[in-house]
Amino acid sequence: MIEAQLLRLRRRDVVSAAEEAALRGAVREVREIAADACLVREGQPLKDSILLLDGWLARSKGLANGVRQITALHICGDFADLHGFTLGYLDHDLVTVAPSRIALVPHDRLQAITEKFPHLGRLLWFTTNVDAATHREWSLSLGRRSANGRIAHLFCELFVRLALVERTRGDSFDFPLTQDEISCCVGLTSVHVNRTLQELRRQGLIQLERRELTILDHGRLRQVAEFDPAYLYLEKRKI
Amino acid sequence: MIEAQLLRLRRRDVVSAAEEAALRGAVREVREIAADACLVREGQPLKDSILLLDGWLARSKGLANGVRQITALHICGDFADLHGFTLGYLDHDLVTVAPSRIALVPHDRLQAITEKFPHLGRLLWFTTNVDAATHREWSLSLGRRSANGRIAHLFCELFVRLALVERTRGDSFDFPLTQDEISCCVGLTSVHVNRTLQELRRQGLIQLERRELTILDHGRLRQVAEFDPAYLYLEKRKI
DNA sequence: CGCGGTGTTGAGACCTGTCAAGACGTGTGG
DNA sequence: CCACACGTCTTGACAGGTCTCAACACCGCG
Repeated sequence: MIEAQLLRLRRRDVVSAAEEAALRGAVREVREIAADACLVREGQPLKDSILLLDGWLARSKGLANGVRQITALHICGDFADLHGFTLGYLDHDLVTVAPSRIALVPHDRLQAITEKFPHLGRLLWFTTNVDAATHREWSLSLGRRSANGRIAHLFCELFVRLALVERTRGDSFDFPLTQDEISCCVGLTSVHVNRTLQELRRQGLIQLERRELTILDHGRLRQVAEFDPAYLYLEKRKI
Repeated sequence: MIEAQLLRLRRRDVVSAAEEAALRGAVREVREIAADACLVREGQPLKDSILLLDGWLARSKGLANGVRQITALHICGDFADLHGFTLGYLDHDLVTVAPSRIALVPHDRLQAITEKFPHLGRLLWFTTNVDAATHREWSLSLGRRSANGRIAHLFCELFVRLALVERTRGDSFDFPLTQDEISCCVGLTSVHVNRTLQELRRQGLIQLERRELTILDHGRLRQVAEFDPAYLYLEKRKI
């Protein structure tokens, strides 16, 4: 059930049988959620964190004029609002961008993990730090990359992350986001995203139709994006 | 010595005498560093984390064409690269933007804290999560706020954070960044930052000269910025 | 006193946004 | 099965914010 999460953790460090049991035992409940639902609203007091078993979630922040910015995307295996454990409430909405299956993990069980399984606690801390590193890479995109680069970079990142949890098929993967949602990730308008996608297609870098994305030329796409997966911290380590 | 860090933690939660002693005992060495030095280079393996006792640091990422993006600013009391503890290396450079005094905290002593003082460990985890929340707010700026809004928001944030560690004088504080460095924070060019600053001055919102920033009208500056300090998690809590 | 970094200003180019309309496609109800 | 409606994608014309390039002013410091 939480196999993808374990897969992700075990790519980075050893997870003992006892730690695995603690993590499995921490799940309180599993739920299915439709697309375009709001799981957690900004500021709402929290007692659980959400582990994404399948589907896509987004962290979304808005401005008064209604314009939104997606600050992170979550895929299967991600602990979508683990930071809510120490923060107590979120500074963003947590919404589904595709039908999803989630597991609820009570904060008191997370606290128990930090007390009884400090190594597992550090590993969870590590994952929130990777989230932050990803935020920084997105900041670099938003602040300095061209429209082409931003979208190319998003696609490169998602390919690597999905491959990590075995959700790619060759050079393709399911990609549920509308062009409007992409625009909220990369800080552009949907009209400009549309034109940029056409440009990437024209250059033979990607194919995107019927919610399936295919990367036709990884090398050149990474070049356009200046993509370097170091910020995803994929190596084995001892935390 | 680490008084500012303790001040910051105690505004959020109780820190026991034993925890305070553990934190003080974790410092290995104190150093003075000049401005515009590189403390940690991207990718460099780390054995210590840096606690900023005084001065200003920046997390800086670059693209191939030399353009840079500052993804975070650190002031006195900040644990500038605490995330390096679980990550092992940084995805960005850590540089001084003003003369600074830093304390080095070995990672093995941080690990010991997570084992012997789990509550203090969670509190440190909390601070990295606030860093991440700040990244998200910057993403919102970079992606969706106007030039005026971005710079106004930066000033509002810094005022609140500096006030927390008692580094403001009335409505003023020392602000060492050049316009070029501001431009690297807000994802604009220094020319445009110059024009935007003039606009903010013309509107009577701020004064900025001789490296001192004065906020002349907090209400209107916050309005321009759409600033809401909730993302800084300033309330008392029990972690 | 001169130098280098920083701040300021102007003109023009360019990227991205805005507004608006129409095409496409898929699901629903008649 | 068809008609319709709604969301999404696409396209065009134009506006506007930001960038680029360049020159000059200012100022602290050696």
